[in-house]
Amino acid sequence: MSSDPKKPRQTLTRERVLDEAWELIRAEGTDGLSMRALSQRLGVVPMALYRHVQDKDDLLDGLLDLLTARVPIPGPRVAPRSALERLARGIRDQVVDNPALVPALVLRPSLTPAAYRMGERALSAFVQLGLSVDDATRAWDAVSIYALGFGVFAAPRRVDGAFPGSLGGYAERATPSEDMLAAQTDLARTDWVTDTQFDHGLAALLDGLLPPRPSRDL
Amino acid sequence: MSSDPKKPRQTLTRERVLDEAWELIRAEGTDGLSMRALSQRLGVVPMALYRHVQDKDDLLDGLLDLLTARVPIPGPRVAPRSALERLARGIRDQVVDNPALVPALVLRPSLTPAAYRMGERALSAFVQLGLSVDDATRAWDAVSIYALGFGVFAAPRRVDGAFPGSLGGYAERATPSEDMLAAQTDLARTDWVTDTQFDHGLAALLDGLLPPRPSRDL
DNA sequence: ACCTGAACACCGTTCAAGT
DNA sequence: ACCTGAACACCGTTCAAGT
Repeated sequence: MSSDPKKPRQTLTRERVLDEAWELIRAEGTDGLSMRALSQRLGVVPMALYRHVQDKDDLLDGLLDLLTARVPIPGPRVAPRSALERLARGIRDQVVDNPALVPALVLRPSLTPAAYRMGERALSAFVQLGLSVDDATRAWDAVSIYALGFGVFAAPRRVDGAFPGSLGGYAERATPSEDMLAAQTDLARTDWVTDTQFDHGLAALLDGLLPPRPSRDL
Repeated sequence: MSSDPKKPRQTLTRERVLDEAWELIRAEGTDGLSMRALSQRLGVVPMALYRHVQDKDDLLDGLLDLLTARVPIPGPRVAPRSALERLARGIRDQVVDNPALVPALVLRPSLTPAAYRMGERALSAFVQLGLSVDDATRAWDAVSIYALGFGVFAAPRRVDGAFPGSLGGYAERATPSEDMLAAQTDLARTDWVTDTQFDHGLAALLDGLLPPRPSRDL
């Protein structure tokens, strides 16, 4: 039974707590992650968790670390503009893929080690493209906030249910103004925030941030 | 006492519930707004609220309506690019000014009547600047998400406390890479997300979205 | 019609105790 | 050192009853 001393499966560790919490919040949504439910899944009494985690906020910070670390960092051979696009996409994808973590994400800064690694990669890309370090920092702030914001508002709003009905109600009650509003409504309902939407805005933002260039594909 | 029949101060109305909830969440933060605490402030038993509000989600939707309606809509005489800038700033300002509503904001779509009015104004501005209705819709999505994202991530993270200490811890533990990281850290600490930061990114985004123009100030 | 009281099924966390 | 049990001070909401 205890053949492998390196894997004491029954002993609680911070890693085991975080992994189980990750599964739980993905499966049951934001409200599904409670200290009590988590402890039960680990076959332990609630208070046992507090040996490995300071409190629930600390637990959520740990989950945000996991999320951040999942954004792939492009290697140094990747062309700078392409690297920036991949980083932005990676950020958005992780947020969209973990909607239950959005409330935690927007409440605490995620300047984790992984976030710093992303920042370094992005800054070097911006510098390669001709920006000063200061301008590069500002540019990355704009791009990362754009990516985070897109992820946050693209992530399914109701984590544990269908698209809410309030939209329909308002759309009917509002006094419309021609087909402009119709186009707006259509986009809002069908593909508010899609890949092409994201790329469109991202390209515009990068074009605006970067110095002008003769040919766009390096 | 009952001299003014138009103002039956003691009778509970949805408006009175929402106004008191607005005060409460601004004063006590996200967790401070509970049905029980709200009812107590109104001098009423908790269940009395459910006559004027379907449940807590409905209450939060009402508060988001109030927030959205506070974004000023520029008049038709305002130059189009300036109107877009004012709308974006107005969105960000309201989010920043109501950090306790951010968790609610990111969990539900805010396509309220006021949001539609904003969309209409923005679309007409984009069209005036030469975009098709479809492109204008996409452009406004990008700009509004940028503004919302900036507000969300600029809003104080800990609503009910000081700036969290995890930042400092990570900054020390991370293996730094020269002054790039230093510049990043400085900006993150001191003025991550300021007015000029916002305007910088917004100008870039608009430049990228709009057709090229000879002179920038119309 | 509008409000109340009591109860249900939950929370996060403290504190003193077990082994 | 690591886990437990019982308790505290909360939640949102249902349901049956009051006036």
